[in-house]
Amino acid sequence: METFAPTALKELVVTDSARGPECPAPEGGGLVRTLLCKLDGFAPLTEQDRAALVGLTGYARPIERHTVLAEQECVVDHALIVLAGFAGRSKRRASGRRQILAYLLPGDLCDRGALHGYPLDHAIETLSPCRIAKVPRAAYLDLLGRHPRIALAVQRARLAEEATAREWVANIGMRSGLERTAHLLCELLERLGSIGAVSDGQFDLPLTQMDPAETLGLSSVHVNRVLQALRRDGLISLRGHRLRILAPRRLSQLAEFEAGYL
Amino acid sequence: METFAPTALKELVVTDSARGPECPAPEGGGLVRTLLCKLDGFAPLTEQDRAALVGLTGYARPIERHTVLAEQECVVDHALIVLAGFAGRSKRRASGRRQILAYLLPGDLCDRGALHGYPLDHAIETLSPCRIAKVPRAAYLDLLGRHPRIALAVQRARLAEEATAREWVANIGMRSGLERTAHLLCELLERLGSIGAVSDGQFDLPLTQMDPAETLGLSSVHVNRVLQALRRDGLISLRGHRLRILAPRRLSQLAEFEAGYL
DNA sequence: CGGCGGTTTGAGCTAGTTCAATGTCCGTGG
DNA sequence: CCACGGACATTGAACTAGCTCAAACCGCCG
Repeated sequence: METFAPTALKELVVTDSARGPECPAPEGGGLVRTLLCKLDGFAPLTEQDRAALVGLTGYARPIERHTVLAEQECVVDHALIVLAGFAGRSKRRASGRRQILAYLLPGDLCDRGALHGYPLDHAIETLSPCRIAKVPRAAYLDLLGRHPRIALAVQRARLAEEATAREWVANIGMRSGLERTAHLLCELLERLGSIGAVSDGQFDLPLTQMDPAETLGLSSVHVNRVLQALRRDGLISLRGHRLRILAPRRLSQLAEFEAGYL
Repeated sequence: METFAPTALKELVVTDSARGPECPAPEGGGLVRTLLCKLDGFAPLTEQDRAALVGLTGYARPIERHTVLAEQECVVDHALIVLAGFAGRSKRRASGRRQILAYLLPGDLCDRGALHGYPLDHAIETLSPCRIAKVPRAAYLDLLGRHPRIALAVQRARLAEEATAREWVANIGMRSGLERTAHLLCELLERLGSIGAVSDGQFDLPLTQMDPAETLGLSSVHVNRVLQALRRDGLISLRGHRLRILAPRRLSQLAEFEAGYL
C-alpha cells in the first residue's frame, strides 16, 4: 500500500516553491524532480534524458491560482508541464457550473496542444498557485525526437491518464459521496506519493472544498460534511490545506480503490 | 446538425447482420464499411488502405450478447474491431454494480491490448449481439506499419475516444438525469450518423434500459421515466429497439451537446 | 399456454441539494 | 495593535431528484 518514493522527501517543496513570483525557483532540478520521478517510473531514463528534462526548467514560470492556461476551443501550440501546484482540465456549462475532468499534478504534462493541432475540447487552468513550464511545440517535438525513452515514458503516462479518466467515470457513476471522496483521496495519495510529495501519509492539498466538489459532482456543502465524516471515523485528518491519511487501508477499502494502474 | 453520411444508407444493416452465428457475413465489405467510413473521416485513406482493412474481415466472428471479450486484469494480445452491434468497456464493483465506461460502436476499435502489453484496467464486453474482428497483435502491428494513414486515423480516433471519455465525466458529474440521457442520445446520433447507421433520425439501439442506466449512473427505473418524459415532450420516439430523434435541435439544447469533437 | 426478459407503474424513502446564516482565519490598512 | 473585509469552512433546515422495492404488465418464443 505504501508507495512512497524511495528518494529523500523534501517536505513542503510543492507549496513553498509555488508561492508566487517573488519566490525564486529553487536550486537546480528542485522542481523538475517531480517530472523526472514520474517519467522514470514509466520508462527508465538515461543521464542525457534527465539533463534534457532539466533543461526545460528554462520555460518554467510561476502562475497564479485560477489562471486559464488554455481556453476551450483554442488551438494551443505548446506543451504544458506542471512542476508545482495543482492544475486541472475542466469544462463549464452555460449555467456556470464547472466540472473538473482531471488533475494535473507536479510532474504531469499535457501535450495535446503541441502534438496535434486540434482545438481543445476543454479548458486547462490552475487550481492553486503553480509553477508551470510552457514548452513551445518545436522544442517539445525536438525533445521527443532526440529522446525515445522520454517519448515512451510520455506515451505510457498518457495511458495512465486515460485509465484515470475511466476511473473517474466509474467513481462518479457508481459510488456514493463518501466513497467518491475517499477514492479521490486515495488517488491523490498514490499519485503524489509517486513523485515523493507524500511524507508520513501527509500531503498538501492546495484546494478549496469547491474543487473536490466540482471534481466529484457533489455540492461543496456535501463535500464538507463528507470530510467531517472521514475525520470523525479517524480515516483522515485535515487542518488548513494539510491532509493526512490516517488509515490508508481502511480508506481504500471504503473506496474500493485499486492501486497500481497509476 | 445533420451529419448523416453521404453514402447510401443500408437501413438495419446493424441488426440483421449481427443477429447471430447462423447469419452469414454479408457480401464483400458490407460491414467493414463502418470501419472504412469512420477511419476515412479521420484521415483520408487510399485504395490500398481500404483493401487492407477489408482484408481484416477474415478475423470477424459473430459474438453473442453479454460476452466478455477481455477480462479486467488480463493481458490481451489482439486488437478488437467492432463491425456490428454494440460493445462497451465496463468496470464492476464488488457489490456487482456495473459502470459502462464507453461504447464501442461499429467501426470502433480497441487496440490497447495489441499495442502495449499492459493488463487491462477494465473489461470489454458485448452489449448486444455483435460481429467483431479479433486481429492478432502481429497482424495489427503489420497493418499499422504498412499503412501510415491508417495509423494516423487510428491515433486520431483515440483522441476522439479520450474526448468522449471526458465528455462522459462531465455528463455524469454535472447534468441531471434528463440532461444526461439526452446527451447520450445526441452522442449516439452523432457517432452512428458518422458511420451511416442513422436514417432519417432513426437508428437501432440494441440495448436494455439497464445499459443506459449503467452508463449514466442512474437506476433503470429512472431511465425509464426519463425516456417517457422525452417521448412526452416529443423529443424522441422509441418502439422496441428502434429509436427516432424527433427534435435533434431541442434535444441537443437540452443536453448542451457540443457537436463536432466526435 | 406458460414463462422469461424486459418495461412500466406506484409508493415510500434517502442521499444529496439549495439557500442562507454564522463562524473562522488571515491579510491589509489605519 | 486593532478593526475591517474577503475568502472559505461550517451549520441548519427545507426541499427534491433519484433510489429501492415490489407489483403488474407486455411481447415474444418455445
